[in-house]
Amino acid sequence: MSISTKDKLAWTAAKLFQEKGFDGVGLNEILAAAGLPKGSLYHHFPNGKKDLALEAAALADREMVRIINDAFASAETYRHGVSTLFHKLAKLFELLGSHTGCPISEILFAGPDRNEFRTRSATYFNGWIACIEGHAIRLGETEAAAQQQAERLFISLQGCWTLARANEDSDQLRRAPELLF
Amino acid sequence: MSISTKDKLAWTAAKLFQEKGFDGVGLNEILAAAGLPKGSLYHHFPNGKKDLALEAAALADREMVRIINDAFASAETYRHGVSTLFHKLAKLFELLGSHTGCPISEILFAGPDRNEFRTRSATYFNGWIACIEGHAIRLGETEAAAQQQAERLFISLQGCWTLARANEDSDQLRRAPELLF
Amino acid sequence: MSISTKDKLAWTAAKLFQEKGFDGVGLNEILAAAGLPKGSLYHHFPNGKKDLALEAAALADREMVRIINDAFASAETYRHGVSTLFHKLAKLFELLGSHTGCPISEILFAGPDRNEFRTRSATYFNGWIACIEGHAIRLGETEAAAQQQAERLFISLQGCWTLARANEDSDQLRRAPELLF
Amino acid sequence: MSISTKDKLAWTAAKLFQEKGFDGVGLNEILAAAGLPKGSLYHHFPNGKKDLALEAAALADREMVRIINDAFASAETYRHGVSTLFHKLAKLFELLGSHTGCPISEILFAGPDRNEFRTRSATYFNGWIACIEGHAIRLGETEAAAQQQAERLFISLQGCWTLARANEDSDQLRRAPELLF
DNA sequence: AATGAATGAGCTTTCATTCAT
DNA sequence: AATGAATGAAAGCTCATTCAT
Repeated sequence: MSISTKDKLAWTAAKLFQEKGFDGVGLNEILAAAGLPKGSLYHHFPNGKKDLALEAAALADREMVRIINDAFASAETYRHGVSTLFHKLAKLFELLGSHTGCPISEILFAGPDRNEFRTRSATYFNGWIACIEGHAIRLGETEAAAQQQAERLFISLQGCWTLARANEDSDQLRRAPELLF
Repeated sequence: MSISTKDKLAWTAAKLFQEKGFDGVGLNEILAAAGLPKGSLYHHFPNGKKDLALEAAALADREMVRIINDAFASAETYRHGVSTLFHKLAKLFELLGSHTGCPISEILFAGPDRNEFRTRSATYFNGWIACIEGHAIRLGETEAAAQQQAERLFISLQGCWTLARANEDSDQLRRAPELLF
Repeated sequence: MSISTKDKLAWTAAKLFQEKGFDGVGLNEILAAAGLPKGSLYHHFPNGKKDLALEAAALADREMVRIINDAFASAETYRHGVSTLFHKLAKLFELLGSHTGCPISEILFAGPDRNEFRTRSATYFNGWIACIEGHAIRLGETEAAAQQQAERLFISLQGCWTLARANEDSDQLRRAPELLF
Repeated sequence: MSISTKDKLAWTAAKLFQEKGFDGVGLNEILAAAGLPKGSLYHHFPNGKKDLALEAAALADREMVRIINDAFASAETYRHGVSTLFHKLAKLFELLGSHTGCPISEILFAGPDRNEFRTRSATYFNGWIACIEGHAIRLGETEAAAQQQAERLFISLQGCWTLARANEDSDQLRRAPELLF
């Protein structure tokens, strides 16, 4: 079973947006990278670039939630989960090329409908935090502590990613657990 | 003595780039916001948008260093300086409009000369860290601890700002000291 | 069946380039003359003005070869062919407006890729000479003489056209056979 | 005694126009090549590019007349003068870089006042022919023959130069005497 | 569902020229 | 006489989108 045209478009878009931002990538570039003809976008994404961006962001969100769950699923302590997560992200960062950014930020902090996009970024980010919080509770933290720890992890993750990107150095992510937790 | 045309351009550009990113702002928009005619850009910035962006980033960097120094100048302990800094940034964030991003990231993680731009972002970011480190040492931290603390502060600052932006809530920055330090 | 958009563009461009040279004609002017909207160029000529110029030059080359062949096809002697050719060119010169130049020179001695363009002009010019040479041989000249005669004809043709253009006088072309052959 | 600013401008312009044509060279490029500041053009050439082009063409015309006179001054026969002239031009062509064109054509077949420019090109070209004619008569040709020979030489010269330019081969000029005379 | 053509607004940049000093 | 600043029209080109088939 081959990947659908729609998915191919969304994945290609996600990758490119992550590298250059929503406004830094043109539809032509996406179509070319996906190897699809010019007219084939508006069938799958009637509202054009906006829809494509939202779908790409949704994809990236699901991927991120999956990574978080993977990291904590096999963890015996919260601290272990944190460590695993950062190492997974460091690998992902290297795989994507060490100049990529957070897909959600790169896509949803721009765009023509700024408010709608930003609101969605908050939804995704808070979803990640809630997800982490769940794992923290499961691993024995109190509710109050779990909430704080989750937010703290999200913040560290974003900040480290930014520094890793500037320095093009995935170790910024690997060193995070001992630096911040 | 009035502000020079070149400075007016750079400041206007810095503000707009911070809101919408390098690729999200057109030169027309910048010129219009600065109240300047179309032709007046390339006299002061011969390489056009690129030069303008670099100058805007330099401006933003100097401003940030100034804010850091201000925050720590009157602090009795490192922890006090951290607290003051986050409160200053929260106010700045509100002043700029709660949807703006880090000017360095927004400008220097994009652009036509990706590598050159990114390298410069590293220089600025590491400059901030070094600046914080200096204050930490001055306020009694050991060198090893100071270096870690400074990096930790930078990471927190970037991460909090991102979350504040998504939620359009400057309190994310105000709550950072107790959450992370 | 109507002429294609691509052909219309190329023909219009050829005509205008011939009058004002590659750098003397803007794309707006070509589009307007062809009665086409602004965006319709890059679909057919992805590399823009460069591609359009190369296509226009190719068109002009084919036209010139056709004229040469026509002139010599019905000629009983080489000398007759020469005479017919100059008369045909004089008429063409009048038809185009007596201020036009050699399309190949006007297009291919300029342009952003100077070397590539100039190389192509050599190909076309030497093609004309080879074409004339073939007719000369067919009409009884020895190979050595034919080669010289062909080059001589090309040179005369270019020189006369230049003088005709300066004086805006097609008779410069009509008088060439007796003056030079 | 150093060359005047005005002359430096005109010579620089002549050289650049010859390479890229009137419309292919911008005033900025000329000023930069001449090492002169931006504002210094309109003092010497109140009508701007037009005046500069006319002066450059006048310069080139005088230079060409000088070369013709030099070639024939020491010639014992008209045929010798022709040969010397072509060899001088071949050297000049190499010196200028084998991609330059006739300065008069390159400057005066373009420009905003097309008619005025073209008329002047005719004046210059016919001046060259008259000049050659004078030498032909002095060297023993009849008046009728001299007029024809002069025009023939001019035509050959223009045609050969064009072919030499396309092939980037100064030998096209050197071979002209035996080919055409 | 799919697609090459068409579209015009907008992009960054360069242009020749004018102005104020 | 000399010059850096200013100017807006126009340059070539890319954009996201719509259309006709």
